[in-house]
This record gives sequence, C-alpha cells and structure tokens, in this order.
Amino acid sequence: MPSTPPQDDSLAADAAHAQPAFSPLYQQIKGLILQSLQGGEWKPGEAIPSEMDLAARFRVSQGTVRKAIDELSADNLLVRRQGKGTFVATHAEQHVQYRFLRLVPDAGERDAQGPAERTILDCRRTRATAEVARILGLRTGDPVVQVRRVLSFAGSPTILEDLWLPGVAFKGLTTEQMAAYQGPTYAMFELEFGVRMVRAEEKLRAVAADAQQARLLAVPEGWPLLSVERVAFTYNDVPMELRRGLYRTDDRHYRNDLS
Amino acid sequence: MPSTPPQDDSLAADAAHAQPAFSPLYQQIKGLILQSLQGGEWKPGEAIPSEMDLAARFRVSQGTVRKAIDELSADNLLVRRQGKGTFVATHAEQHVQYRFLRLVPDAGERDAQGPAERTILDCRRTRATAEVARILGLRTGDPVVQVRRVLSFAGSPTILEDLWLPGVAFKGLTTEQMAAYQGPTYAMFELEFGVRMVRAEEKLRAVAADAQQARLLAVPEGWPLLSVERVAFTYNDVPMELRRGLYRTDDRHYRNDLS
DNA sequence: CAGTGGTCTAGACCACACT
DNA sequence: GTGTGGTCTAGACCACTGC
Repeated sequence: MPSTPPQDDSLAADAAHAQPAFSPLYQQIKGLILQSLQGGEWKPGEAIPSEMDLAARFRVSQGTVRKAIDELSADNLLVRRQGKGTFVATHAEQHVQYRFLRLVPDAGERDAQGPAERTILDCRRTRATAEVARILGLRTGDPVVQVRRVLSFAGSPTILEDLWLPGVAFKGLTTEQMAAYQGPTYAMFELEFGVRMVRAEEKLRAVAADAQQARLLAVPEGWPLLSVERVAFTYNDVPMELRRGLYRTDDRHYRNDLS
Repeated sequence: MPSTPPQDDSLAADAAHAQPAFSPLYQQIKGLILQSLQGGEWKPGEAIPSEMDLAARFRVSQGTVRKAIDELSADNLLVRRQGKGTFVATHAEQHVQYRFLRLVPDAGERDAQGPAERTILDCRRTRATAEVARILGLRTGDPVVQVRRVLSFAGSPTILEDLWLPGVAFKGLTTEQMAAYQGPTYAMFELEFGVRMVRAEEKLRAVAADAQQARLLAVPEGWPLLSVERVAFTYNDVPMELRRGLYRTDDRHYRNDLS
C-alpha cells in the first residue's frame, strides 16, 4: 500500500491513481457495483448489501454509495424499497407486465392488457445474415436462434414478431420453452439463460401488410401496420436480441411520453 | 410566528405546518421554484439565482436547494452549467433543433435534419369540437386556433400536421407568424405568447393515406403513414396544444429509446 | 481572482418494515 | 427494537467560467 495518511488509504486514492482520466468517486463506485451485477454476485430479485455495508467495503462514505445507487436505480438496474433494502431489478415479479411493450388499448386507458396468448410459429437454429450479424455484433454466419410468433390479446391476433438471439448465449432454447413460460419472455431469458435486458432502442415505421402477414394477423392485404424494430441490450450496451414486430393499431396505439 | 427555537423559524417549519400532508423539504422548495418559473420571475434562457442565494431566500441548506434543482433539471425545466449558473430551459438556442420530434433519417444516423421548410396551408380561428375541447381542457365551442401545415426535409414533403391551440392563450397568432419564424415552433410560442411546453404525450398508429393526404405528401393513395397524435403540456400539466401529424416513413423512422 | 456548480464527508434525525 | 433507505445539514474542497 502506498504511504498515505491512515484514513486516506481508501479506494478513492487507489482508483483515482489507477484511472488516469478523472471521474468522480461515485461514478467509480457505480462502475464497481455494475461489475458485481454483471458478474452475477447479486441475482435479479435479490437484495444487494446495505448502503453502510457497501460504504465500508469500498471505503467511502454512505453518501457516495447513495449517489451511485441513485443513478443505478434511475437507470432501472436497481430498485430501492424503503425500510427493506435495495434490490436487483428483474423482469419477473414486476408489476408492469411488459416493461418494453408500449402498445396499449385505445379505450379504458387501463393497462388491463391481460396476459397475451402466444403462438409460436417457428423456432429454429440458423445462421446470422450480414444484417442481423451487424446489429447483434456477431459475424456473418454465426449461429443464431430465430423465433417467429404471434401475440393475441383477448383472442384477436395483434402482434406478429420475429426474434433473433445470439446462438451462444441461448444454446438450449426450444419451442416448448418459448410457449410454456408464463409471463414476460424477458423474465424467462433471465431465469433460464441468465441474460438480463436493461434497455432497448426502437425504430418505428408504418408499412403495408403483405399477403402472409395479413393472413397471420387476420387483416386484409395492404392493411397499415406499425413496424417496430427493437434491439435490446444487456449490461455494457451489449446487444442480445433483435426483434422485428408488426403491430395492429386499429384499436390499440403505441404510447410514448416525451420530456 | 409560532414559538420555535430561534434558528428554526424557517420555511421548513412554516411549510410543513401549512401543508397537512407530509412532503420532504426539497419537494416543497421544488414547488416554490416551480411557482417562480410559472409566474415568469425568471424567463426562459435566463439564469436563476445561485444555489447559495436560493438557500438563503428559502432558509434551507444549499444541499436541499441542490436536490430540488436536481429534479427540476432532470425534468428538463432547468439546465445547469458548471461555473456559470443554472438556467431556465428554452426551446430556442437549444442545440437539439426539435426537442419533441423523434423522426430521424434512416441513413447516416446523423441528426443532420437540416431546418425543415414549412408550408402553412391554413391558419384560422374556429371553435373547439367536443373532442378537441376534451383533450385541451376547454368547453365545446370555445375559441381555438387551427393550423394545417406541411414540413419538408431536403425538398420532399414528409410531415402533414394539424395543430389546435387554445384561442385565449394564442390570441394574435397569424399565418405570417407561423411561416416567418426561423427555428422551432415551440420557441416562437415562448417568445410571442409566453407559453412554454415542458412535456408531451404521443399516441402512434399506422394508417393509410386518403386522397387529400396522399396529394399533400406526394405519395399514392392508401400509402402507409405513421399517425402521431401529440398533446403538449405547459407547467402544471395544463394541455396547451393538440397536434395530429402524419409522417412519411419511407426513408425516415421514429426513434425511441426504452429503459 | 471571485463566483458558480460539482463532489465528498460526517453526523443527526425521520419514515418504514420486520420481528 | 433494530436495521433499512430517505432527508437535512454544515463544512471542506474540486472544477469550470469569466473578469
């Protein structure tokens, strides 16, 4: 250990020394907590150590840990619960059923989505095209799992979507698994494959249904559909899923809040 | 004044006493700053008093003011600039040209939108229909200003939109004003009418162009268009604009980040 | 240089949950 | 009661801006 005043022999000095570029202490702590999250030290749904414990572990004040956790919980990676502790966010047991799905019914304004019925049309191992590889950060020809399914609400088919997943991370994914699991697909990814999606980017367009799409969604050919291309990321902005969806928007709409 | 210890005769005690329901001090401070913003004490683009000054004014510590300002700047109502001060956010002189417009070119990924060319098709005083009145919080038949315009990027018509504005707040709005002003329309609303939009809600759908819409956007009839209904709010969640837009998404898309 | 926001600390007390 | 997160304070020092 370098010769520093007794109480200053802290991570503060060490980390500041290790990283040439300056960054605030709480950012460094945030990074360390993130590493523990990625490394699986604390699993989704579990509580992380108390602020005091973390402060002791990292040799900083509670206030600094607090600010780090503040940012992580603003990013939806952690969830604070007063009197209980701070927990790793999870797609399961989360009151909002579908964290990334913005399609809501026109009337009622209720989030009464009701669980969607899933129909898996296809689920097979294949190889990444150049485009899919580029988006998922793979090489052309790398193994991917491709899934095609229809989601129905209250019996009427509403979403037709294709999913592409990196074959390595989703090795044993089967049609049965996709169909059987109750609840959000992303919760199943967490439980079965340890892959937690933390954010996503979407590109929306209006398109006309082709013959096949029209049949699967029970609309006339040429019907306007909302095309939603989503790329979902795990920790560290690593892309782990490409999803191309077609949404019927006759009695539903895509809701977005701007600020 | 109630009999309290000498230094505790502060806003903390007063406000806590005035409001039966408990709320943290910094939330109360946030509310007071909000009032000053609404009241026009500090205008968009101007600096507000320093944290120290505000702390003295409200008789709380700098840290408490800081937390209030943190939230207001997270809400995009204030902008901090280290070494200079804290400023009231504005739609003008804001580097992102269009704060609420999420339509971006497919290629390049540049935000090189280039300023849109505006064509005002119509701008007239009329009366609110039941639906428009409901959305804008007016009564059916109340005066509203209605504007129809086309926005073109690089010469090609891309957005056809109708705007409805409360007639009282936008009394003298003219076609010339809508057409002449360089820069974001919301910046003009700030400068000319003192109306600052702070957030918005959008509902998106895919629709087919009717004959008139197709003509104005230079697409075939039936062409799929992205329908965007936006309600924009000033302070205190008061709705001040309804905007119904149709976006061409052949070489552009609506971008959204989820987290 | 002085003034601003930004970081870090230490300690006190409050609100909430479990037991 | 004990332990958790949540609030509030006071003071020190750092980083950036502009005179």
